[in-house]
Amino acid sequence: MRRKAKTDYHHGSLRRALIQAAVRVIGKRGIEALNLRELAARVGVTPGAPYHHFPNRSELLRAIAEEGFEKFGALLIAERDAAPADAAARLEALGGAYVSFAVAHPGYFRVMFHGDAMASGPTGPGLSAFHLLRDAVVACQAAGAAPDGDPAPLALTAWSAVHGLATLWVDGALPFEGMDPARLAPEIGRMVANMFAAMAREGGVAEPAPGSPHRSGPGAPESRPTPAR
Amino acid sequence: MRRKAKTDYHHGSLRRALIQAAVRVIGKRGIEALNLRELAARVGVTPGAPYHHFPNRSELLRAIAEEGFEKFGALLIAERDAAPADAAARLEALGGAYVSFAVAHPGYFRVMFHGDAMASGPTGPGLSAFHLLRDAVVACQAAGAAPDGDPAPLALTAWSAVHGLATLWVDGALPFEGMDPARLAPEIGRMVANMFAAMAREGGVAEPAPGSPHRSGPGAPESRPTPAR
DNA sequence: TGTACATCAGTGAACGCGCGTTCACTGATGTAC
DNA sequence: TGTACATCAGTGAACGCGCGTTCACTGATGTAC
Repeated sequence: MRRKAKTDYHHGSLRRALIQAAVRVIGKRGIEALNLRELAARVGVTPGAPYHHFPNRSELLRAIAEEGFEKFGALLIAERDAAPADAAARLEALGGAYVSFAVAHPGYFRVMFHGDAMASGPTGPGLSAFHLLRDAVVACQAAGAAPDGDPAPLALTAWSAVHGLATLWVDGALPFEGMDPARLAPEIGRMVANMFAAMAREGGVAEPAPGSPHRSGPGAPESRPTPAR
Repeated sequence: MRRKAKTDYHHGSLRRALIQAAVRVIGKRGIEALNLRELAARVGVTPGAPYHHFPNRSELLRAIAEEGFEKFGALLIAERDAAPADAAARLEALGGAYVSFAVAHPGYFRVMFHGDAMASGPTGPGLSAFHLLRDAVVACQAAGAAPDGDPAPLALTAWSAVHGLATLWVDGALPFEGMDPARLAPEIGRMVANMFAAMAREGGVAEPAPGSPHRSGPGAPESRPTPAR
């Protein structure tokens, strides 16, 4: 359809180029550092040009989040399906893919889980990504590789573990005192799966004790978590 | 020393008032939304006034991070020491305190783990907070409540789980499809501790298989995680 | 206890710039005939 | 295959404002004598 696309910019796929450049910048310097003028310059175009493809900065970010979640879901599914067909291995594969994605695409990851996009829970492709995780947990339960009962706390634990690792890595918090993430990352998914399995084989302790003798929920928060508009 | 401190501002503890207001704003709307002029107005002071207490915006954030890590460490220690004197209960208490802190003080939490403050690993009070977690894991190992071997992957798993939960909550990602965090939060710490215990009683699987047949580390990242300067 | 003086912590106004966004324009691409 | 015209995707210049930061100033607080 388009031929060589000359310089590849200028007359070509500016929309794609903008998204790619934005993802790179955000991966390196964070969302706040994303700047449409600089972005345009980086791509070899004048400041007005991007507005032929995105009505404004927010919409660019929204597009990135959307694209990110699509890639994310695709990777999760691919890795899960490439894993041995047993429930624990699949859960482990999902966990590994989750972290791998964040590490390989910090730009997408940051945008995907940032305020606007994420407030009040995942939606669309983000939601179905979570469903993959939850379904894998349920499958583990069915296979006896995780404790029976409400899958929600288990799924949340798994999600938290991989999301936490991904976040710590992406925020640059990890490389210290032997916490080499490249070495440890693949272990997390496995460890979560193994822990579930160990609990299941033991008889499990997932079901919350209804009248917990410990702390009852956290105290009054300073505010509701309502990220920037 | 100071008497009634009149309006409490204007001539009183402006520094404190600024930090408190900043934490509230950041908790509600995120770091990017923090704005010195608005902050000054909110506290009833002209735009120049804050500069008598902080050389610039970054230093205000740095002060918040520092104060946050101090409160954080204090809470972790308090909760740990209030827990029953067995290793698993103490690890669980630390996990619960970690999440509770984030939920109760999202403003501090955001600043504490954001780019500048955190890049290239925790330092000072942030580092000692992590040490609390790691030591609790080691104590679990000694007590047979966690698998033997390198404590690093275990500590990272525990850290990831609580950090992930805290982050998801603070980012507003949680309240959906029965993922009620108020109900689930206290379970996470317990679950992590229980999982460690289950693995330990089983014989444990913490030691990474040296030649893992699975994915070897994540692929080449788009970039090193180097958050905004 | 009062006066002189230094200092501290504000005021209020202004500077300046980074950056999102707009706009009139123009050249290249695609379509009708 | 060529010409006329619409449209699409750029240019280049400017607008405007939010916001960090500076600065000369002033009134209140604390200290020396």
